[in-house]
Amino acid sequence: MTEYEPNERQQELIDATSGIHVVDAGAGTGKTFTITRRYANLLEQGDVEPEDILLITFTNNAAGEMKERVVANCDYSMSALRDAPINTFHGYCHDLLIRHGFDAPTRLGIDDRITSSTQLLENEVIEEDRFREFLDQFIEAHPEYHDYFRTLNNATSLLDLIKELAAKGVFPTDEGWFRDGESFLDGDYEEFKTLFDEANEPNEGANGATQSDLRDGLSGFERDRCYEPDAPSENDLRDGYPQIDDAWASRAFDEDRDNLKAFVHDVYLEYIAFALQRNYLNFSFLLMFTFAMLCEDHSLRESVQFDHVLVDEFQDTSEIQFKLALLLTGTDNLCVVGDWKQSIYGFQYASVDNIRRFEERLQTYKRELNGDYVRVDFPVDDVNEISLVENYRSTQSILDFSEHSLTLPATGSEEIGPEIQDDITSLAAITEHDHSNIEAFTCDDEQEAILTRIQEIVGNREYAVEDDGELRAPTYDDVAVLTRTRDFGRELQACAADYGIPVAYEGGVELFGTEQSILLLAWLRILEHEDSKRGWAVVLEEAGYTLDEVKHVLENSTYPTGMVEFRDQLAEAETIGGTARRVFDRYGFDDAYADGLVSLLQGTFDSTHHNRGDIVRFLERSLDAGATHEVEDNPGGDSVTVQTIHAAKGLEHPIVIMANMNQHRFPPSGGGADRIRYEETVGLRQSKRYTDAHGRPHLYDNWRYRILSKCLGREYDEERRLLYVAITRAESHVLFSAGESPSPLFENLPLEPSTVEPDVEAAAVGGTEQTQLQISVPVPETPSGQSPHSLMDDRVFSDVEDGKGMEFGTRVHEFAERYAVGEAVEPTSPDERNVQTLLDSLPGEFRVEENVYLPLSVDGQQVTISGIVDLLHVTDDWVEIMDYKTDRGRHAEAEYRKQLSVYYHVVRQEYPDRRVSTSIYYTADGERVEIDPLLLEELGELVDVDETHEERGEDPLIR
DNA sequence: CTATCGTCAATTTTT
DNA sequence: TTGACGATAG
Repeated sequence: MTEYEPNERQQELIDATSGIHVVDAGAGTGKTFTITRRYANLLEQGDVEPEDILLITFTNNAAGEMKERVVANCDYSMSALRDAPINTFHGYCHDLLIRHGFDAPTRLGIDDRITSSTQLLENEVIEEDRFREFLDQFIEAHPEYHDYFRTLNNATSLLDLIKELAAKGVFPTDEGWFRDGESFLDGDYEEFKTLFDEANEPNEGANGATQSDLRDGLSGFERDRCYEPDAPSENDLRDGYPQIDDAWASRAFDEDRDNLKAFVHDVYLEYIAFALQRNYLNFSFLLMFTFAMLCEDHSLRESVQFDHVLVDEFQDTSEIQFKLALLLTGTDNLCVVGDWKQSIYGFQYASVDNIRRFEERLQTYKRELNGDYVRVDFPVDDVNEISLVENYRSTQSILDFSEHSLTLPATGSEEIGPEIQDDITSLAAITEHDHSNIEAFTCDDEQEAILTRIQEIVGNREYAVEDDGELRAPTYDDVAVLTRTRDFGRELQACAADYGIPVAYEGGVELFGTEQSILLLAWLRILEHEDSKRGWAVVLEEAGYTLDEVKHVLENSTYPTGMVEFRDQLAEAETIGGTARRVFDRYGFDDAYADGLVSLLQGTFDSTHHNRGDIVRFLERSLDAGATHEVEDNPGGDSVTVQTIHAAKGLEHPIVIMANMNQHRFPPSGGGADRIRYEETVGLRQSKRYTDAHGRPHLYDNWRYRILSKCLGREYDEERRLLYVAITRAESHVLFSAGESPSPLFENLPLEPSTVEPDVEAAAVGGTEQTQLQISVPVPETPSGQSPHSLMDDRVFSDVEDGKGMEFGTRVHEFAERYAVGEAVEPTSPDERNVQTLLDSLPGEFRVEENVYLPLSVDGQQVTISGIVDLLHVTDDWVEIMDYKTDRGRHAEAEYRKQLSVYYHVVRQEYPDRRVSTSIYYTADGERVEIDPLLLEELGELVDVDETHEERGEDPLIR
């Protein structure tokens, strides 16, 4: 947002220097601009200093940006604001605990202290490891809880439960639960009854009432299930029609959960103690301890309270954060800013009602907090609402259209109540243009369809974008493809790379699944000895050993000398960073993934206790958990952005393609299978119970839970908001795309989808296919006589190959082969057109994809080198060997020369009376380069068959 | 309209 | 392990 004069509503907020304000700041309404202006204005009030204003942001980045923009707007310098409380909740709580909170654990009755050396454990995977460790000893110590452990399917579901409870403000103490925490665990029957009645409401059929959703949902109540003996039969339960009997509401809700609560309590409390003992805190405990401290220490609370509190992105705050904000607010100068329509972090315990029902919650929380002592010492009944409605980003058509997304049914049967519509504050576009195309398209091959559409859009004035008020034709840079799930974006990126379409994936990458990480893990395992065979298997396979050979090497522990030498070198590296670097250097990895891994590992494992076993476990678990990590991998230049909707939040793009709106994908299917879970209205529940009812111990299904869960149903509101966020990223045009089976969200869009014929033009970017040249040496001791190995030095390809070009290269080769044998194929890329031109210009006959074998005698060993010739062009007196290369550069020519020399000698034997020549045909620019072949003896010298290889079955190499 | 079965695929990510 | 959906038979 450029620093223009504020509009009327913005000015109102800037001038509102006192009182309670809830700001509905819709997408693109200049929220940050207004907040920073307001902050600057507060400072101009004379008696207000930066330390009097708490400004809370969602991310650290946002905090930094706020500071910069405040500096630009007021007389304070960056250094003067360095210590100003402009921070995230976590950041601020961390500071507070360090300053005042060493004895905070005693507030929960825990006899331990936070110290200045207590670490914040940021990495989830490592925390899960610690939690497992904790749980193992907890199980040992608590045989009375064994039945609960038998119901768990994984340990981390308990950790998640703890974090969820912490986010809702439910903490354990040595004597029970902190303040009124226990009431949360019990749930709220009245609230539940409302949901029950709603689900049990009869539906309207053509002639009269039909059964309620609840009755319908409970059909098959007993199918594939085993309940305890007190469960009703399906006939009992569904006796009534069209509704089930009201009495089932309380019968299902009332359950003796004292033991369950005790179990969760003890795990929770002892885990907190365990963490303190191990000198760490997680993010949840940071807020928990701060809250407990501020609640109980009245003088401290009063001493740290602020005159002004300003919370940004309020739709992403959790309940504990709302309460923290109240405890930190000393006067009634509280301002929260956000947009409920963009609340998409529910899975991180954000509570959209914090902003949607702000006033209601404010009063409830004040009552709760003031139950035994006046903690919130200001009136909360005068709340001023300000709506920012002028949108500086999108056209009016897009803004109007975006509202549909919030009321689209997300399943075939879902119905949406009208109350959503009433909560929407419509936005007004500022731009004078309204040239938007809003389209939907489908195609069975969605990836290709999207790429086709992108090519149609780029350079097309029909899709003009606004630039400084003027319209111009779009470039790749203007297009963003947004997806609900990460995997689709990654696939699209790979697909685009095949066609050479410039695409930049932005956001978290599964760093631990990369080849880099897997090889590093393998070498670390080799160093660790414990799992060294698994490591060797990976390393050997990577080097081109066949499965049989790998088996042979592992059985006899006859590892190749070169590799053993490397292992010994590697063992000398002192830090994990150094180890990783050496591994990556060996394989020629010099990319963003390698860098990302090095910095992540260095940051996670300090060099002081560099324990390789820990690191191996960390890599294994991270791979397992599919952990992601942000990697700087922007190719730069003009390229399409691909990212998840979450990653796109807060950003804007001239053209947005909302992709992958398919069944099970958006909204995604499936949900938590956690056996012990917490739900707002019904409290703490377990879906299965381990008991010995029916005379035999078994994991029985909990019939009450089954009824309750049918009443809770699944919420799709957040999915709709995600779609809303995606649409409102767009400045000029929005397109929606789906594949074979579009989701209801797509089908219900008020648009007529078109069908796209995929027709992607390949851009002229080539890669290198792996050479086909192989060499085999009869090795007496290996079970299989044949052992194919790569002959050439792969490292020369590493900088051009990097996984992208291979498929493209294969495609060009395939085209060439089929065209040469006279099939009716059309070229689909400039490279293929060049091949066509070449073949058309050659007068002779073609032989394609010929296998050749060249027996050589080296050091008394019989060696056979084999390979595949792309093209033999045969005339009466001349045979030309042609090899297609899709590289753009020429740097690998020396390696190719070896390959072509092998072909040369084979072909010469076959055509002794004709002239034989060899050349490389570079398909990218159509250049034919003749190659002078090596002599047979020279080739022989390159093949290295010494005794070690013979014994150990290692690659013979051409050096 | 209702009952029942088989099939399909299963997130998002900051602190 | 779950829920949504389609097919199919009453």
